[in-house]
Amino acid sequence: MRATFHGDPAGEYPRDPDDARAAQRRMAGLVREEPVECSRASTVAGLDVSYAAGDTHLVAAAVVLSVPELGVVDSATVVAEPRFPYVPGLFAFREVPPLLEAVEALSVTPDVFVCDGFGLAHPRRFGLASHLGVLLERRTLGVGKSPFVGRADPPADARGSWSPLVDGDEVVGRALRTRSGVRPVYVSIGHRVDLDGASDLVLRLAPRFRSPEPIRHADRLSRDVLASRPSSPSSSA
DNA sequence: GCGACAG
DNA sequence: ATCTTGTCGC
Repeated sequence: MRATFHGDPAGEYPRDPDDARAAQRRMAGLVREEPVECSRASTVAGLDVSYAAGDTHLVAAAVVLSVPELGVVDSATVVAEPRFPYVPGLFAFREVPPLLEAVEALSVTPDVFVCDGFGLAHPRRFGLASHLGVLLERRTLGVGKSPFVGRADPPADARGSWSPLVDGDEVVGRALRTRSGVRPVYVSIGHRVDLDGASDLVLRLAPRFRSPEPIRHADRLSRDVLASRPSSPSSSA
């Protein structure tokens, strides 16, 4: 599929943290929430990035799965060099460029993109999932493994139980139990989805393990490619 | 000012 | 995220 933007539609790619935060404040207003039936998605893409020690290079992966079969129907990987350092809250500026390239390399356009990180559950309400959603103008949601902003009471032990993730006076996401007896994952809206639909989809995508299958596939693929290419950045499908 | 801080 | 073996437990 084809992406329309490669960076902040309002200007140059951020050169430092202050620029990046300003860009997030501008773009945050572009996020939309839509009350859709995410669970009716027939194809979902999982996105993830793996890094080489020393930050010499990275591998971004996009894997498309059919729903509800959860079979792999397409995938793409991109090897590149980090353009931005890791700074909590500015995570997207590290991963968005290579992820957009990986998404463009797909031959299938998925109905929803599942990102490894957050969307609205972010200091400026513009985490990775929202950032990608706005640039691609596609439905996205974020699934984090540890809370970033806000706090949530532990959900009941049964799979499917959840509790709201609250930051100040806002509900920015929810802690969702995808497996009983295992720590919950944190779901938040990326773009053009609603929290109920996003949570419902995540539960369908994680029938057995804590993390959604699309993300597990993207994680494994990016890790495998990283291991097979010890150095020299380039791209491949 | 201090601590915390997605991957 | 990554550096890293075995080990305890279901």
